[in-house]
Amino acid sequence: MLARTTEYAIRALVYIELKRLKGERPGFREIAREIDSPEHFTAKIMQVLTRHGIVESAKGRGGGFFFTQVPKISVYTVIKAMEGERIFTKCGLGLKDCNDIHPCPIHKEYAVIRQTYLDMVTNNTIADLAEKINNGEAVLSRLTVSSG
Amino acid sequence: MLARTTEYAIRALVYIELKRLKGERPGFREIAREIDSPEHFTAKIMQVLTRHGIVESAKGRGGGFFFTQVPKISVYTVIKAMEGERIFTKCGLGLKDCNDIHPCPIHKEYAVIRQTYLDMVTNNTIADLAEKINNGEAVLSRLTVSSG
DNA sequence: TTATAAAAAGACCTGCATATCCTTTTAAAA
DNA sequence: TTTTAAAAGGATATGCAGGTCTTTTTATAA
Repeated sequence: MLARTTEYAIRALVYIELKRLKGERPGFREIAREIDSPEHFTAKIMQVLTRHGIVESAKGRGGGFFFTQVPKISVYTVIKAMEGERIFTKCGLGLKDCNDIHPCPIHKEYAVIRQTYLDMVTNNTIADLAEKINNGEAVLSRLTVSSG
Repeated sequence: MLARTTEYAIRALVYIELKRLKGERPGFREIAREIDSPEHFTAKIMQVLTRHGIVESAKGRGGGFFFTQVPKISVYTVIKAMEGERIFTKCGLGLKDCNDIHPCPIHKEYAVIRQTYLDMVTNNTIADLAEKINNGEAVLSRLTVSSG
């Protein structure tokens, strides 16, 4: 569904929020280690997220990546920033001009599935995902609520 | 969602079924033209489908691709043949070991979406898709029920 | 029995997502 | 005021999905 880059981005942001709750600012090396992503590639992804204003960064000693407030940003916003919104509009069979008037044979059913996914990523914020982890309801790679 | 290759494959098979209903056997050039896919690449895809026994082929004059019976093969089977079933098991955030015991923060919601999709492709056969087109309920690229 | 028309096969090309490495800039601590 | 630690930036590498081209095999029709 999502590009790998986007998956890394979401996981990184959730990790940063978990650290914010502890008053810490992780760097890209720590993030990469904890969310199980390639170090340098993660640095690149953080640059993109920072340029989009999705997360803040500080250079130099004591620097790192951080949120200044609770990140109420939706997962959808992150997806849009990383890879655009084509996955939310694309035809299920790849037709160029599939629409309600000229639907492909799976148009309706696929539209429902896509909308459900869109709803999920729209209604879930990075803070929401982090909260589930803090509650012990979910995990994020090697990072569990107990391991931090 | 699907790899482009898989989209071409499904469209090609639906087209072949539409032609079977008229007693014809299209070649890869015709298929490519009608489903709007790259000619030579389509030939490669047809080779894969033939090797999997999903469709039959005949070499030489009067040859082409065809079904000997109504293709009751599910879209799921085609997907599995073309790209495997990873899309039906993969974690929504790319975690390696996401499961019901150690779920990622979107595990449950994503599982529902994935299952709905799996149901759809399992319950729909190539013949079903072709029928919708013959009924005028759907289209397949430039091929409509009226244009053929 | 040869010409023609088709799929099969194999080698190759291309662009992009993914990934790495090195240098530069910036900031803080010593 | 120098050292250290961090992100930013830029150049480059890599793997794979997607795509092309040419030759070979096979079948049919003339």
